[in-house]
Amino acid sequence: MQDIADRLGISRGTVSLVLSGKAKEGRIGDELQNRVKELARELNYIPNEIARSLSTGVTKTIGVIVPDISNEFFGKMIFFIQEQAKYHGYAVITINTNECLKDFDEAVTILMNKQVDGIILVPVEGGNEIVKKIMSRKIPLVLIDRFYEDIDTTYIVTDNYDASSRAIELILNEGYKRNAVICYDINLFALTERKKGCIDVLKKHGVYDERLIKNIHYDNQEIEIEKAITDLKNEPDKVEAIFFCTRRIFLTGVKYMHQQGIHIPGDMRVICFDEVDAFSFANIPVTYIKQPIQQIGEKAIEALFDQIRGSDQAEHIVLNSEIKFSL
Amino acid sequence: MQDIADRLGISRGTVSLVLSGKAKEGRIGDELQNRVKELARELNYIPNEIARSLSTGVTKTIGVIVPDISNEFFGKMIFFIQEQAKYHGYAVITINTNECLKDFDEAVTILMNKQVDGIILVPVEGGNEIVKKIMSRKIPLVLIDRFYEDIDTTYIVTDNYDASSRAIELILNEGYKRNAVICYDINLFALTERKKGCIDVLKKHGVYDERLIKNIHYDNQEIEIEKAITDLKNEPDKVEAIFFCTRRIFLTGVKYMHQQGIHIPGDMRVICFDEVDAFSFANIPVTYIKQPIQQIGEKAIEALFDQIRGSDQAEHIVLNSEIKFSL
DNA sequence: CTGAAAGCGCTTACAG
DNA sequence: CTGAAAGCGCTTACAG
Repeated sequence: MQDIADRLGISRGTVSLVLSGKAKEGRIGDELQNRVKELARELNYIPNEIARSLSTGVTKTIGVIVPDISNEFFGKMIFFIQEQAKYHGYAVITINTNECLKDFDEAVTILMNKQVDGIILVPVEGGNEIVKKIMSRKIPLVLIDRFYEDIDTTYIVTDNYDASSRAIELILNEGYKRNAVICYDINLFALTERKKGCIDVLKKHGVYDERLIKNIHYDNQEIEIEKAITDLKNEPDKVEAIFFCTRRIFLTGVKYMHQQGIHIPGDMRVICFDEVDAFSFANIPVTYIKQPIQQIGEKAIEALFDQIRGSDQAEHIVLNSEIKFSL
Repeated sequence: MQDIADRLGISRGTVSLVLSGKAKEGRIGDELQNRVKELARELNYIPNEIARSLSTGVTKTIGVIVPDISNEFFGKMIFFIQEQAKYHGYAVITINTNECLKDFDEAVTILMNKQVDGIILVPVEGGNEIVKKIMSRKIPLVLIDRFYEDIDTTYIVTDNYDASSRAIELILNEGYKRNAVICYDINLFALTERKKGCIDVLKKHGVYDERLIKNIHYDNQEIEIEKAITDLKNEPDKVEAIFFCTRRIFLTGVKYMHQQGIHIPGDMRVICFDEVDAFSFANIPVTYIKQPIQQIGEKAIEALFDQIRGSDQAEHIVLNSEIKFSL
């Protein structure tokens, strides 16, 4: 920039005005503007956004924290978030938590140190204080997929309870009475709601059996899911259907069922919370719940920009999911 | 920082030394160090990395450019890249190109403006000049998945030609002679190598028929893939197997085959380049090529850090894939 | 062992 | 219409 100014015999300030598109405010002549732009191009001038950020206090960068970006569900969500962010001139830094509190804490610290203009995050169990820390800094914040009941943040979630209830209801109507639920043992809104939605409907129909509700530790999931399925298979009173609370549990579970020769749907009907890309090529019948992933991403960005623009209203958005059938 | 210095009656420089862990070099007393750290904690001091970056010229951020982060293959790769980067204290900004040159160019500009310390990217067709621009700035750079033959960059790829050859060879040995290939019409190393690997083996065995090689335009892929399959189905001389050059083509194709009642493997054997998470729950037999995704990600980071540390040797790394069977 | 000062590359009132 | 100057929050020789 100094270089350009020197060569043109003008001041750095003037160059800055032209290059940042504020030429009008500075009332700088068209001819001069062109000479500056021309020279900038010739010199392959690359503006240093770090310097600009330091000066303006704006980084044009947002942070996104998810459990695991390689998970199809979050991968797609981040794709939509990134495309929207790009459209608005923002870059996105993503960090994975692996559902681990320490990673979550570090992710938040990194993003705050980097002075991001806002954060979209999937909270981790027990991260309440960390989220409060962000809020105390007045950093624009949107929670997605889950939220903490004791903190009033903006959040975008789906109708977990209701969608699960409807799916189970459907299965019951098909005649499947003894239905099991396999879910993580994590105390987070989205998951507890799904479980609750199932249980309440089963109770309402008088077919609830608490032994058929299996809780899985995230860290040891493969083994525990397999054990759960073995247990269910060996139930004296035959289990007819399994509701898998997440796509990952579903994939692990069905893989194991194949290995064990448990036929779907002959031996067991299956329900999956979330869509799997590959339903399309598997020829097994699956009833599944399709969350509006694109909408979640876009609403999240929208709500975040509302805050970046100055709004301090906490918005609570609940989107509806669809129940679908794979065949 | 000024605040801390004032309260303790010392200079900003001293605080900086303590907080950035350079206390020893500055030979600052233990007791003073503790007081500084203590106060920083009390005040919830958050270092401004933007300021630090401007001063040091290092952002501790790397950029990653991929076609589409919601694609399982790139999603997993980025996961491993991010975990490694995190471990080394780096954050990562990811941007999608959607295989579009304009997006690719913009992505590179954004990353350069943000002064990232290095870039890992999946090149887009025709982006040669853009990559040269990065190199002329001496920004550490690693290409993954593909590379340009006319530019000497560091790259990490897999043995596309060889893996495809081996897979087709396997199928031929199983007795399937009339084999088709469906591939994108994109002139990029990874894809052309896959196609070439298939064709050369088919020729070697004297069963090559150019009408069975179908080229798909990326932008109109769904329709063209369906048309290709219809064409293959209607071949007078029965086609026995289809080699899908990417997982996305595979998913679209097999979905359509189901719709059309084409039975796998009764009517048609299928081969897929890349693994799909959900092979595990689909009970159709698929021969597939598994690229070492984690290794690609980790090698990429490693090669990038080599350059960040000053190396200017272009490394060319080719990793081996495995041929696997889904059942 | 510690402080004062310059500098990183921009932006933005302010004065003319 | 344009320039000189201060400032963003750090780091880092340098002097003492």
